[in-house]
Amino acid sequence: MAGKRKDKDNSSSDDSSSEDDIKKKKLKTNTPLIKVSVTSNDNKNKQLTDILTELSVFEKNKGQVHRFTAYRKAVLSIKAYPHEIKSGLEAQKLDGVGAKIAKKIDEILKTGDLKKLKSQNQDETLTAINQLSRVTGIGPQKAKSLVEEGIKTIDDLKKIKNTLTHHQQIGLKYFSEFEQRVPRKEIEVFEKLVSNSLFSIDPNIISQVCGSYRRGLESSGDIDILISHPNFTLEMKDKKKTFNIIEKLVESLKKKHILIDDLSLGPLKYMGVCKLVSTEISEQHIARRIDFKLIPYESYYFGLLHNTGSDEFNRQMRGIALKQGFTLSEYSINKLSKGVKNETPILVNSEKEIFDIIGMEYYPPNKRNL
DNA sequence: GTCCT
DNA sequence: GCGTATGCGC
DNA sequence: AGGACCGCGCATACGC
Repeated sequence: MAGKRKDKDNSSSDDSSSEDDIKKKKLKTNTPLIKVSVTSNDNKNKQLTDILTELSVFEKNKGQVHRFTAYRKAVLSIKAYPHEIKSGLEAQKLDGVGAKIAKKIDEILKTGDLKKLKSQNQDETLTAINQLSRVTGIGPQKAKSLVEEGIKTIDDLKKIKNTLTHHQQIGLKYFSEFEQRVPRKEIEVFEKLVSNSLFSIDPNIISQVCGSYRRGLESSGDIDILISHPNFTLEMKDKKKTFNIIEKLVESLKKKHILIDDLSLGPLKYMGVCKLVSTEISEQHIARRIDFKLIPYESYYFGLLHNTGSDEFNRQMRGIALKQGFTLSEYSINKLSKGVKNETPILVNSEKEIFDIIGMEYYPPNKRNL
């Protein structure tokens, strides 16, 4: 019930002791890639992380994205911390936990609750905004203006459906379905259907389901598929209109009744809605969110790496790249000479080569669940 | 809100 | 009508 | 004290 998407799992990290020098040696989320594979030790501080997560949602819907990510970072750190937190001071040693959150933690530990959260929960405007923002296509701005017009619930939205954008209408139509996670088994079926369509369009097309599915998790928030072709290169990108793989794919899948609605459709990115056709009366499927991205061939493995995540893994890997004198992005890796990035692109033919370049041990996707 | 400079 | 800004999602 | 915190594709709103 947190945000609209994203899946997260836990990991663990080191710990140090001394209570005083909080300032200097935080538990750097830089080091943990050394021992990363622990995938789910149970969170001993669920009460804390639940409350902080609620606060993060309020911040996001107030339009404070950076505060949102700050809270989220703190939550990740705490989830990775293998002990029961007994004081704010103890928590403040974790990366992303500063004085303000430490203070909140003390209050939670002492009273079992947080006044700030309580008052926000009693604020009708804020809770209404949170509610409306659960519809995809409705963000903080739209939610705010709706509430100002007196639209406060999902039911209210249905009454004024015609004034919503197409994206928002689809979000409303599948409101509850989009909050359900997609079982791995189901994604496997979509994967086959999509590959078949792609192969019949052009056998040289390559594709891969990314996200938490690729990391091996048993369920995902949505389905995220990367597509490329040896002839679709960076210099071709300008002529992208003529390279209409996505258009053809969407057309093909609609013919098979796999795609049932669109959110957006361009030459490089598609966002839409898919559903398995139920052949047996026994099994009824529900609508799922699916995205396709067409990536230039030279960028394919960078795109794969980036879109496989997790977000936290990416953050840490980019950090390591930086230490080795490279900037790593979704599209490329570049050597930086005296702080400036050298524009000559480095070509790779696998994800592993990217790890090699920055002198990092290879992490297969299922070890990237940070 | 937290970290870095 | 057309170029640009903004909201949104990821 | 003050800025960075990813930035880009698509749909729509806005301004001329």
